[in-house]
Amino acid sequence: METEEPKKRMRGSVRRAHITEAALTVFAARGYHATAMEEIATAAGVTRSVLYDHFPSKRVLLITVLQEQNALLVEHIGARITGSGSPGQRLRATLDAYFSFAEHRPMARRLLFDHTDENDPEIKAVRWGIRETRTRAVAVMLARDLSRLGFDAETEIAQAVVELLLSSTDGLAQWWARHPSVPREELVNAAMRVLWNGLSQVTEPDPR
Amino acid sequence: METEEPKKRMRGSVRRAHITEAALTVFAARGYHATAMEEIATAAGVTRSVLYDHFPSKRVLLITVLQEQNALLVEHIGARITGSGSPGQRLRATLDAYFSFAEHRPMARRLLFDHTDENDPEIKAVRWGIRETRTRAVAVMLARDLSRLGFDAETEIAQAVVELLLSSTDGLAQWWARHPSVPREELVNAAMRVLWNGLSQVTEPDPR
DNA sequence: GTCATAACCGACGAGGATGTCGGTTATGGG
DNA sequence: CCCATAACCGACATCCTCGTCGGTTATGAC
Repeated sequence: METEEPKKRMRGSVRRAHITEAALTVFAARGYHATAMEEIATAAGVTRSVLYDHFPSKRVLLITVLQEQNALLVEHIGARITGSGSPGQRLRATLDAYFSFAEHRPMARRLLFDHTDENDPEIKAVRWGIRETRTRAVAVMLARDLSRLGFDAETEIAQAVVELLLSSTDGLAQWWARHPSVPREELVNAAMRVLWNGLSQVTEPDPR
Repeated sequence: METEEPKKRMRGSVRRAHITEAALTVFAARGYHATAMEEIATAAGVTRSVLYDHFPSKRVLLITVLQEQNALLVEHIGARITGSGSPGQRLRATLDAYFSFAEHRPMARRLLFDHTDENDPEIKAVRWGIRETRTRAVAVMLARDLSRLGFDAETEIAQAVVELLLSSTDGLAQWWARHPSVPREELVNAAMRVLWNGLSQVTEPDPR
């Protein structure tokens, strides 16, 4: 169901790209343990052996895809947040950037953030590194606002607040994947109204 | 490492309870596909065959544990939220109840909400049912506040907001599991300050 | 005490997955 | 045209896990 170029032999790097692409979708759909290398192979239009010509094991294949897609995410986000503007504007821009990524690469989002099942220590380490950089980036972005709220940016509880923001955003993206008809802007607005203004607020426009 | 009663033979129902207890911890720790029945068996101080004397398959063992623990959760939450009081008080009480559950039964929380890997349709259905009842309950609880914010309780976007609340709470609980030294009340306070008051809240409007 | 019940176990069969190895054939440079 | 390289494949060996089956022995009722 992938590239239908009939039986042509590909250059190594190209084949590699096809394999990682296939691995992304299958891993995202089934999870690590439940996916067989066979599935990835057929999805890439190739035999299982070929996977082992390019990657030494299932584990490093996953890790490769993970880091690859995370790099794309970082690039995607970085390309569309300015770093300037009011705190509210920056938060809004970041939310929009993340949802935009979720919209354009739904499988990548799933693979990166939906699963928690892998028990392999090496994989766990990679995942943890990715999460760590995310929380740090957000903590830096919101340092001023957090301290204004009484959370010293270095305390544990400030970290918790960052975690709250990240998980809520992920959760929203997850929900969006099941209700794709909602336009992105509406989603951003909803998130801003809760996270920025709070549930107690009577309808009051948010920073635009 | 479980019951050290030396080699005594147990009554069926008791053994069943021990097995589901063991299954809870192992499933929560490793995930569904990665756990072998052997691990559960030894954790329950018994041989694999005994599991099959009590449960027809690995799948229904998981489902049983899932529903069992969910029932406990519902009971736990229901026992300590009143339904009366101001919306803010109700939200606070619910958050506190959920974190209390996470504190007393960390494995149950993990099993119920951390994993997304199972591909089995039957398991998925059970999970979805659990999630569904949760979101519905929260939607009812916050219906008034949501409409005050401009979210009609029946619209899709209101559902999204509920999802945001749930995932943020789960995320916070997950973080708490990694930082257990923080007292529960502080966690509740942090969650309330963000979700109820919003990040924009200032004691004094920013002069600049 | 004795005896039926039921809790428990060891071993087996079948299926499926990972990773390896040697062979085959397209491809592109000389 | 020729040939070395490398892309590709089929088959195998090994390991692991689920679920089954027949047998053994503790336990509680009588």
